[in-house]
This record gives sequence, structure tokens and C-alpha cells, in this order.
Amino acid sequence: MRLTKKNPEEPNFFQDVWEVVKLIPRGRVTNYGAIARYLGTAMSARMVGWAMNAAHAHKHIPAHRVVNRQGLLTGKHHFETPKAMQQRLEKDGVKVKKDQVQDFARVFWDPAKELG
DNA sequence: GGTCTGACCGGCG
DNA sequence: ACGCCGGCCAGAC
Repeated sequence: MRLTKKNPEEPNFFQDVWEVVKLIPRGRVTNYGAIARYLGTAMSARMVGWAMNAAHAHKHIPAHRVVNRQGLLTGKHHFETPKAMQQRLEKDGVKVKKDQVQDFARVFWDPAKELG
């Protein structure tokens, strides 16, 4: 099934992404693919990133808690300043070094696993 | 309306 | 470890 506007019955894809992102606990991070899998669009991880871009303009969403599969802060250039993402993560208690989340495996939060 | 791009991912050589 | 490729799908041009 597709979560697009072609299927009006399905909830809005962006909204789903944002809700999941809001549920990320403080001090934890997740990645685009995990969110995509949780929403049932495993191969559409790119759309999650694209949704994050839209989210940035919309409301206050902890977009800094979403990194790529390696734990790299690939989206930092889309924040107010390139350093904002890392600063917010460190404020959450997540160590970041050279755009790389430290102890990534440990702070990783998988919605499909945590939420069911 | 074809073509390219993207805050990605997994697989393969 | 490294690079390349195909897949996904919404926008921009």
C-alpha cells in the first residue's frame, strides 16, 4: 500500500513521520530507514528525509534526532546554522564528534521495536 | 510530460 | 573498506 495522496484513505505521510519523530525520547536518535519501516514504506527512506525538510518549515519537531543509518548528521545543512543540529543533540546528552553520533548503536531508537 | 534531484538504504562486486 | 547501482516518490524545471 502506498502512503501518498493517491490514497486519501491513508493518513498524511508527513504527519505520520512527524508524529514518530516527536516520540523520539530525549537522548536517543533514530534514522530515516527505521521511520520508513515503521510506517510501512521500507524502501522510501528518501521520502522521510524529504518530509523532514517540510517539517522544518511547519512546526517544532526534533529533526536533529534523525540521522542517517551510519549515525551521521547528514541533514545539518538544513538547520538555521550547520552547528545547530549537533548542539541540540549534545544538549540532549548525545555525544557528537565530526558529525558522527558517538555510541550510535546504544542511543539508537527503533520505532518499530519500541512502539511495536 | 520527460528528466533530474534528494536530510536514504541495501545489495553486490 | 570502497564504489556503483537500483529502488522509492514528490517537486522543480
